[in-house]
Amino acid sequence: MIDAAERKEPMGEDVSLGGLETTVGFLLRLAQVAVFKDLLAGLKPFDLRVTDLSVLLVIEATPGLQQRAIGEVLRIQRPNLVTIIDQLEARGLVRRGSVPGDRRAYALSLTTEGEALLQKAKVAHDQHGRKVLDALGDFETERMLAALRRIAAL
Amino acid sequence: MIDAAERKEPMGEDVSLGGLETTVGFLLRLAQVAVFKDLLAGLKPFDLRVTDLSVLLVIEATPGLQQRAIGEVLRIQRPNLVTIIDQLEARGLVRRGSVPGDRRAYALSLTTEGEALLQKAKVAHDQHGRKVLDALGDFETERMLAALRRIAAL
DNA sequence: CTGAAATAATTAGTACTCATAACAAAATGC
DNA sequence: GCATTTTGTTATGAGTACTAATTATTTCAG
Repeated sequence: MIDAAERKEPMGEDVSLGGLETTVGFLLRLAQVAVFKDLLAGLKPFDLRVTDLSVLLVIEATPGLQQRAIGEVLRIQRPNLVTIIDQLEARGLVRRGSVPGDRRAYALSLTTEGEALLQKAKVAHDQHGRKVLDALGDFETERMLAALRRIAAL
Repeated sequence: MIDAAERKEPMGEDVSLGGLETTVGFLLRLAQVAVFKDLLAGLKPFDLRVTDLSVLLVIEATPGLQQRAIGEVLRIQRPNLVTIIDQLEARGLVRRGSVPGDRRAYALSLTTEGEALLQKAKVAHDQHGRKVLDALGDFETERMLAALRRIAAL
């Protein structure tokens, strides 16, 4: 009758993960899900998904960019980027301008409205970023970023 | 005409990420995708997805477990777990036994075949794990795991 | 300069993951 | 005994990501 108490809280915490708990990949997934969920919640007031924000940030950093270039740095497939830009354009946040020498490509830039929204979204993004860094504890972040980069390159 | 050379390799590497490159979340996503892709490739010979392996590992570690408990530790929704177990059971890797005191629940365990396959898959898993740890550099891993746990808890 | 190959964006269709709601059968608890 | 909870299930939808094929344009070889 020693372990009869287990039935009330049915193996709540003491279920073994079979070694998974000391695995980088498993914790990497949990951490990534948590981070994205937190950021998504912070971006809700602006009706932006995480991907939308990253696209806006890249366009702001390098205006006149073509869709292909964005897809490259953010690792988004070209077809998928089309609908993302479609939506941002429909909301008047992004403009598909023309590239001087190439009539196929679009030169992407933020509209005034897009710029304004991005500035507000950035505040939420920074706030979220600080929350993550707090969880890390300052000194770790540099090594953490370097480590993640090495893993991402695998 | 100074930057005419850019047209040949159109902004290949010098596109700014707008601060994203120093962001934990962004690198976390890249790292997680890379890790899962690598592990998935390693598991291909066994026709197992990453989730399948984790389920098998948990069942092996704690046989007699119920589906709900597995979903809890692995953060898989109950409805989604049903089809996963369905498939593993159909392949003869997992057995849905009966729980003594409860006629609703299933006591999950590995079949001999499932145990055999898991042992082989574990080799691939370990191999993949070493590759990840190599990218990390030994001393980092402990802090890395701790850091990821804190982030995952957010 | 003309035809072949390459490129930018797009369209369409597909697959996979993840989440929610509703349900039946069995167990629990007052 | 009857209301409530729990386990597994079904059905279904949202979201993301991937592939193949198409159009318009540009580049390049001869």
